[in-house]
Amino acid sequence: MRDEEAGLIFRFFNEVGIIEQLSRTMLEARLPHGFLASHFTVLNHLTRVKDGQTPLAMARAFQVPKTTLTHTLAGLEKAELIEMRANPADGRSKCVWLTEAGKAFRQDAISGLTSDMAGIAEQIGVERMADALPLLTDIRTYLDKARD
Amino acid sequence: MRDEEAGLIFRFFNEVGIIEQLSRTMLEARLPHGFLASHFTVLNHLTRVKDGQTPLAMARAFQVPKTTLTHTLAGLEKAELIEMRANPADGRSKCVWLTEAGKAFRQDAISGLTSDMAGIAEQIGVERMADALPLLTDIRTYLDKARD
DNA sequence: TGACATTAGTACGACATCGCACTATATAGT
DNA sequence: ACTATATAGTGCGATGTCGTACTAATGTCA
Repeated sequence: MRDEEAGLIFRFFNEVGIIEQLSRTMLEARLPHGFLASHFTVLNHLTRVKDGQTPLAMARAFQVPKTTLTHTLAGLEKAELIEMRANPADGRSKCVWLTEAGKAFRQDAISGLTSDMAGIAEQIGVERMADALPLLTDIRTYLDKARD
Repeated sequence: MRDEEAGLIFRFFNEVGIIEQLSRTMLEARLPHGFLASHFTVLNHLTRVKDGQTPLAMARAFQVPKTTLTHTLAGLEKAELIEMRANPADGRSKCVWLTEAGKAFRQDAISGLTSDMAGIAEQIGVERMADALPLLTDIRTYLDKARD
């Protein structure tokens, strides 16, 4: 493969890394003190996808080690934004449920982000991002499969 | 702004976050034990852009706190992949220079990554990534300016 | 020039991430 | 049913990240 192509792929992932950092900082600025993007991500996932998932299923969805998720969930449970219940279908496992406070927490965070989102929509254009989304999904899917 | 648009922007940054995680893991699998993506990123930047930059300039380029970079540079210096010298133009500051070992380290890492890159190029297509790169750069630039 | 504000880098502490090892439960093979 | 293997979750330790506070050097403005 040509150096030019390799360099382009490098720059692509480089930009992705910086955007991840900046967008995470932007999100965390809208969260109450002591909460991180990882907490929001869990609440958002439980809302968007479904309640009652197991920690391991979520760890796979986020591509993080399960020990990392244990820690994140402990923080959310302590703040009473989620509840951990036994999994009736598997004694080893647990299910994670949102509390009312957890739902409200997520909604508040999203409300606080609307001005940020509006700025992005105006300056970048939602359509351009929508056009690029399938590419990102393809790359994510490929990288996920490639890691054996 | 419509919920649909906000949701799309959310999904965009969500994919970016997961890709960052997966690509970092892929890179770190190709580095000698004990070295992280942050180390490679510094060596790569010094090679691609220029030697002799100050730590602060690099922290800004990567959008990380300067304390984080201090730690990363300490690791690289201990491994003798970089040299820190006084900045003749500013007594408070230092300049970071690659050593021969540092240049070789980077080249080895890149060599190890070629098969990964080839897989991406084949499965995703370099052209699609090239087409999306300007969008990523625009988003990165906007987020950088928006954080005041 | 002198007083004050600003900036580069670092020491330190708090905490998030993550690998390893362990327990409890479930599954497979006989 | 019994044994061996695999899986879900967690405790613990190591280390990376980053905020705060500090020192040294520079810039500013009267």
